[in-house]
Amino acid sequence: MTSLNAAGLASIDARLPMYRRIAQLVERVVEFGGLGPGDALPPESQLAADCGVALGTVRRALDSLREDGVIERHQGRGTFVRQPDFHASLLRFFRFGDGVGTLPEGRVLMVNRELADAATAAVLGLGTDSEVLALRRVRSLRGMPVAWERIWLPSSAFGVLAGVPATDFPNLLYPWYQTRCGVLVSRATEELTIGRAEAEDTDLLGGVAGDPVVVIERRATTITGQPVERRITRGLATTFRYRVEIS
Amino acid sequence: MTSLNAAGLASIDARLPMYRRIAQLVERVVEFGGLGPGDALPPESQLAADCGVALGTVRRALDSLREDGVIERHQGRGTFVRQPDFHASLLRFFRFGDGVGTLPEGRVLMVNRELADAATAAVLGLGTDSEVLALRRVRSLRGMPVAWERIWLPSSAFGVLAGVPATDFPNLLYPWYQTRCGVLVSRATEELTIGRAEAEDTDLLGGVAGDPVVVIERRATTITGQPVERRITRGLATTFRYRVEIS
DNA sequence: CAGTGGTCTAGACCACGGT
DNA sequence: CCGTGGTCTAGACCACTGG
Repeated sequence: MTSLNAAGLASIDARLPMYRRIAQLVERVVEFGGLGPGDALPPESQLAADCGVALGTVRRALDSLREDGVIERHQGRGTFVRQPDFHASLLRFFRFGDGVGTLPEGRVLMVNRELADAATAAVLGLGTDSEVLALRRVRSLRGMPVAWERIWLPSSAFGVLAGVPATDFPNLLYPWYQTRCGVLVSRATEELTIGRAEAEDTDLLGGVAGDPVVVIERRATTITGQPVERRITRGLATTFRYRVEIS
Repeated sequence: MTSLNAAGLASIDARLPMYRRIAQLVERVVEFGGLGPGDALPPESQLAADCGVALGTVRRALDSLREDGVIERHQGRGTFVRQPDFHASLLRFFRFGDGVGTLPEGRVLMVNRELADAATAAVLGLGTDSEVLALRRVRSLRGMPVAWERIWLPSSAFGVLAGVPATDFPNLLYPWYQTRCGVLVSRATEELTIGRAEAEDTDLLGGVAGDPVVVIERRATTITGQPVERRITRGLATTFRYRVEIS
């Protein structure tokens, strides 16, 4: 059991600077369920006392966690574990009419047990012949389908979901993963490429075969990088506009 | 003349926290030429003394500047103004063979004086009937053209370049803008959409009409947000793969 | 070796939120 | 009003770089 005090700190690589160790300790407590999204952390002063360090050191640790999107801080109220909202997700850049920046709603069509193909097994860190849960899902903005996706989850952690009818899957999956399976998705990488529409795309999204299609592959992990989900989303390219600030 | 001491600080909004004021002071000194890319800042201790603040306050200002990509810090060596490398630019995600992550080389084909169209005038913050410099450029990876672009610059600052033959334009334009015209490009926003190849695209890049095309519009500014350049890049979608980390 | 940035301490006072 | 996080100070010692 990891706790937010000097005892918990002892289990972390002592070569790291103290502020890194404290940040990592908080991450572990979140990963292993000691604290969940929305929960308040102890006040800085108490953290400093419990860990036996100065206030400034705790503040530095918390500042770095805020930059990483792990916590939120509110002057006068406290520090809270953040509900990851994946605000940077490429999926926010599908648009329909003026619906820019809003996440398309999801509706699950199908859920199956399967043997993982090689690519999925590699992404999820599974051995060959491992079983996975495979979902198929349509995402819509104001009722118009803009994308569809395939999702793979390791059966080991998500087997419980195999018996759930597709219509009972909620719009937001990640909070549900946490309450149903105790798995907190905190980070992900997404990769965007461009392809052309095939029969499955036009069936679900409209358009004609050969139209440009945006393909987004997401690999989601826990806060410490443990793979949790593989997802491939395909949407019509005309509904996509992505913006980035650089320096 | 802005200088890195208490006198320079006096000209900045006193309602800001001191560490913000110091960061802004450094930005001004960079923008107005007091320091350029590669130049060393004074040591933290001297900055603290000159500005009449504690070392920790200076460190906090410099840390925030480093996060914004304005400076680099090297333990034991010093703090230096960073040469912006636009490592997050979408242009890095064109690939040919295994050339992932490398910036395509650029060769200018044409340079012209023109009247700014409405969109360009708006982006550059110019009045109607303003003159701009218009460039056309091909970008290649290992000799293979992967994209081409149109570039617009306000004649007011860049008029000098009108007389330069296209073949004399260097591969990297931004350092050249600085030495030739005294304009330092520090930030930009880029917007990605997807279109289909027209005659101009296939002439320069190959492929056939109707192929998916990546369209990137860049708006580049100085460190303080003054618009400097508008650029539209078009490349074949098959050579494009973009990756992002989210949380 | 001298000088730089990196880490850490132990305080102080201020701004804000909720009771 | 009290408790929270936000800003700032004035030191200390360490780790790294370069001559």
